[in-house]
Amino acid sequence: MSAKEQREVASEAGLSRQRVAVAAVRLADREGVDGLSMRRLAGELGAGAMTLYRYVASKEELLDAMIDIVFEEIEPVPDEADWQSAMRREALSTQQVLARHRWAISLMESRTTPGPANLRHREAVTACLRRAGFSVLMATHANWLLNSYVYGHALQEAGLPFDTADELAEMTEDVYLPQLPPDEFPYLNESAKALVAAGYDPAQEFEFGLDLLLAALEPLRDSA
Amino acid sequence: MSAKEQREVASEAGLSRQRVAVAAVRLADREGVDGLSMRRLAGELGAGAMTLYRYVASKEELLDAMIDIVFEEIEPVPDEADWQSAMRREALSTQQVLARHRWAISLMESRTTPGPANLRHREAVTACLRRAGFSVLMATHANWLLNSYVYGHALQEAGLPFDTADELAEMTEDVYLPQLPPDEFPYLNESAKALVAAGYDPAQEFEFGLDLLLAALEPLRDSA
DNA sequence: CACCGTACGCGTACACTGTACGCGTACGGC
DNA sequence: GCCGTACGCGTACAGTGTACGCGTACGGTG
Repeated sequence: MSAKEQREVASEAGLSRQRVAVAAVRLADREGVDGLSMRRLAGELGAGAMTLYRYVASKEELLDAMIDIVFEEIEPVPDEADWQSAMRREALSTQQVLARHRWAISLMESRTTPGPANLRHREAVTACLRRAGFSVLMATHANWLLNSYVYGHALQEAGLPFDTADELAEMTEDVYLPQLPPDEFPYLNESAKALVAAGYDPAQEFEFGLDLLLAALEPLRDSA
Repeated sequence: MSAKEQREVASEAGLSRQRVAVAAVRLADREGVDGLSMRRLAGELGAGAMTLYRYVASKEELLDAMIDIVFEEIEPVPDEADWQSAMRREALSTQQVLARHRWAISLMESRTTPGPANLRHREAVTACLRRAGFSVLMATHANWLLNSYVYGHALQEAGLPFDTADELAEMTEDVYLPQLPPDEFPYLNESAKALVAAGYDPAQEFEFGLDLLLAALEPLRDSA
């Protein structure tokens, strides 16, 4: 069997860098990034811990590979005539992917070298903006701004200790409000009560800010 | 000596929760959050590792305290008539603080319980927005949006492997461009070259997006 | 057939982590 | 004199990432 055929067999049955990274993503989804250790991951794969190092140079590199898998899950930028619709879909898809892998956002900071999926994604976004008439500089601004918003939203959402509007209401009543003396925090009290009464759900936040951003960027097309 | 006097002595000479947390912040600034271990921190304070646990229930709690120290460094929201100026200064101050403590942004995700400084800060921002005429819901939207932007910007900035425009130019020429085949990444090539030629510095990004956001929020005052 | 290089899997070991437990000491109050 | 309480810390344990090196299987070459 040639080396190449062996690779193919490996890709059917044995381990591979990709398979290791995919299993790592699944494990992190299930147990959080703190629960991801080389020994546990190896256990899930039915292998010894050191076996993983045949496919991944270090845990850092594994984390890089995991992030790139996450980027692969983002929907390709649609080829729509309207740049706002295209970027809107792209941002929503990114947001959903980051919500699905809540550990990912906390890793983005430390991973400084973008993987191939990340690069392809950036290329597609830049292409969309440039074709819509944004200058190089404006496209960079827009890209940075939209990424900041999407990542920052994911960061805030990941920090919330609840998932639904009901849990929010419950936590607000039972945990937050008792911590907030009304004379020291009048406005937070007002907000908390009003939002609970209105059935506020932070899941709605994303589209509000996104649409505001897209509308604000529109007049900057065709300007320097 | 009464227990209270003892506290005072402790606050002059010995350890305290605050002193431990401050030292932890300094250590994290110097060595990054990965370099922060209880033993190292104790060493810096001339104490044994377990001594720290007299002042901090766990490392998690220490991290919470560190985050709150970071929030304390943010300038109080100025009491200006113009809400945009006030929020602008506040956001800039936050951005600077997060840039000074690059480890902080990666911790925000996992810390779900806001500390007192965080709460005071939120109260002040909410007060500013409400007094400017934003409804409760709009103030919440605006706060969420601005926080998303500030945190997301910090996250992106923390991920950059360079600090100055010169380093960016150098890295782009030596590292990025060689990785980007022009036929696969035409737009990224175009951008990279144009930005280097123009002396692009991502430090400018923050104010661009911030002003765009503030302007876009302005018309939402006095609306539901 | 024998031989060898190479790929793969992994057992062991080391330095390091957070922290549970418990002991020793100093001191204020009874 | 005695005790409770606060404080400092040494030891120990389970768990981490990973360097090192051994065993084994197998394709290619003599």
